[in-house]
Amino acid sequence: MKRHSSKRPTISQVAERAGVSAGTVSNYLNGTVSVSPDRSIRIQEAIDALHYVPDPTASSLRRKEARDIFVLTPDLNNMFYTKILRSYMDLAYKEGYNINISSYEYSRDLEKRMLSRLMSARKGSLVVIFNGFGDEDLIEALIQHDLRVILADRNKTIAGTSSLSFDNENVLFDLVRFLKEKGFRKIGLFTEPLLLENIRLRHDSFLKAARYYGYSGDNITVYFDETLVLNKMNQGYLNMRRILNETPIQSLPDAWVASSDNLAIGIMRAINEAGYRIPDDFGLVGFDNLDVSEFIQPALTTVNQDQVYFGSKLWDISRRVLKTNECVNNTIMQNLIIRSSC
Amino acid sequence: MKRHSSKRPTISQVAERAGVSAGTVSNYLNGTVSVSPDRSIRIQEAIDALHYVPDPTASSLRRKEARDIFVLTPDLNNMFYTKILRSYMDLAYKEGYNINISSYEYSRDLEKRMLSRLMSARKGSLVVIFNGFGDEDLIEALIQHDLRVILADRNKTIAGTSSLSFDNENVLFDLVRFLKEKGFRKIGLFTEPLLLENIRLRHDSFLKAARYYGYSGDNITVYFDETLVLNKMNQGYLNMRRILNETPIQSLPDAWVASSDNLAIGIMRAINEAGYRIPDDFGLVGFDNLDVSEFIQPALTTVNQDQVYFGSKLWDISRRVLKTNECVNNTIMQNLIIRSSC
DNA sequence: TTGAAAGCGCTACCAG
DNA sequence: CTGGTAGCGCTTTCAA
Repeated sequence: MKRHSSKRPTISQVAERAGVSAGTVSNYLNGTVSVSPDRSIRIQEAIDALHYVPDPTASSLRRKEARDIFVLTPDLNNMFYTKILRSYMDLAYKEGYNINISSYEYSRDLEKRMLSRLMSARKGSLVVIFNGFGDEDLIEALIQHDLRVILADRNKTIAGTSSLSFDNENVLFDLVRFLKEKGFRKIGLFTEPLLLENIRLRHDSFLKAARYYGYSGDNITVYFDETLVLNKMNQGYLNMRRILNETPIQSLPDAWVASSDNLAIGIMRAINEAGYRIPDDFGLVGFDNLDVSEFIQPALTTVNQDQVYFGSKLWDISRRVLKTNECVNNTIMQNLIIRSSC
Repeated sequence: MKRHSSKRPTISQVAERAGVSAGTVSNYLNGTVSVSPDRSIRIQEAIDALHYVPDPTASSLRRKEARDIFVLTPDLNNMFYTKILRSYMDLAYKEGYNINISSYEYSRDLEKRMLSRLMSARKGSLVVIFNGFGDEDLIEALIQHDLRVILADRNKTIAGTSSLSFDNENVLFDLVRFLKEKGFRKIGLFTEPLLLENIRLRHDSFLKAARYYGYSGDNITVYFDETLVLNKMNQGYLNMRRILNETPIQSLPDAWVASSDNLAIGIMRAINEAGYRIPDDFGLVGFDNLDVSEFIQPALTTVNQDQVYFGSKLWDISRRVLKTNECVNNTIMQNLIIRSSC
């Protein structure tokens, strides 16, 4: 295939054609200082004629700053993150920022490798890290390298970073109170391993709330397993199937709280296949309010996290951090959505 | 918050400290030509001492090429794309490429705006466009600007571009034959509007296959609506609910083929809520084989598109295009996965 | 308001 | 194998 290898025009070619200097073209383009009307016209003509488009690489090099944002998520294949990202990217693109997304698959090694690569980003670039764990040293190194860091959905602050996360305390009190009022005697938390701070916080708050509302001893169960990290739907299914096989039903909780909707969907299948009914035999509550959660049978009661709002709030913080270089820490409330599964 | 504003070290500072020239450091780093062992050691020591990290912007500017890949998808919030991207990005990152993802929300305007922005990308950069429509002029402009373009999941070739898509012809013959053998008398296609070439091809092949297997006249239905683009689950639900309300059941098909699993999930809810049963009253088949499709009740029969394979194949093509600048066009087969909904 | 010129940090060339 | 040097395309002084 032949290729019409048109050299890109440069700013000096535009300048030459317009009969002005490169600096003037630059001023015209960036509005740095005003340019006389007649020259402006000639410059614009030259730009059009040559189809000139500025080279952002050169400009970055010279300005010593770039409009780059790097986003790390644990799992791109999870609508929780993509919903946030969609609303975040919308806003960021509108203001001309570039976004690099990557996914570390809940692997600390992978995450660390990605963070290391970021050391070579231009100073002033913004790094948004969703969740993550065991990476404190690298985050500090990033800050040393003069990058700005925002911790998202993490419920943890590190000096020099900003943060935005969901409130994982109050909502668990709401949730447990709801279970109590519904008359469930034994409640269980079915959760991913407690590596992530927000998950750990959910766990701790669950226990606190359970005790607060009068549950104790055998009436509180916590189940977690290290497989419950990726492929949550399937792993939730497999784990719950095993639980149901191995445990007499009277020693199981009569309401389960799953730490994510994906887990809950897997759990639901296992319960159905074992011949039990939801919510009669087991109540079930999820976390995340995925689109699909309203569509499954029975529709899933869940904790709603407004991802669109999170995304826009995250962008607010990003702007502040980029412009003013200060640190901002914020929390967003969650609310319970009651459907048929509990 | 105070910030330890450590100026980034440059290659010449490393050179000075190691007592060599900048060129030698560059050679050492890039392996362009070999560097004597003693100098290598001194250079490495200097790099470590200064925590030197090369600046990719400067390097790009000088090399006149960048390792940038821009990916446009219609909807990031759809696992079909994220699954492909996960496998694609994995491979790309391993080889040191940067990936920029964006989503045009099935909007032609937005897509065009994004493509226009890409005109300013460095020449030689790769642009991967998923689906898309009405953008032929801009794609040609990109090629004029010396970018490389790959059309993904589109079943269309444009001169100067490469492409990778799923085979949307043979599989529809398999599918319709399956419906025929199952004894369905009237079959219907429930599809997004025919803006996208691959959707149109599915539609055309559906009709061809239907006739081939002896369906005709009233025994073939095609339903589409312009709302069936985003929020497919919910829109599929609303549209099918309306159909069931407005149409006597005996004039409806007894098997529906939905052009995506998300639509099928919405359809399923509408059918259930209307008091009908799947597959007894209606057979239902989807497209995409999403993770969740195996977990819903009844488990969804669907056309499997191997997204992981697509992603790796896409990366193969990307490399070839980047290295050799030739055009490659490929197609990947799909297969039917039979579960309980049909 | 303008043009000339000095770099941003790096790589590629050339002479030795 | 090495050092010196030119220059990628752009922005930003500085003098005029």
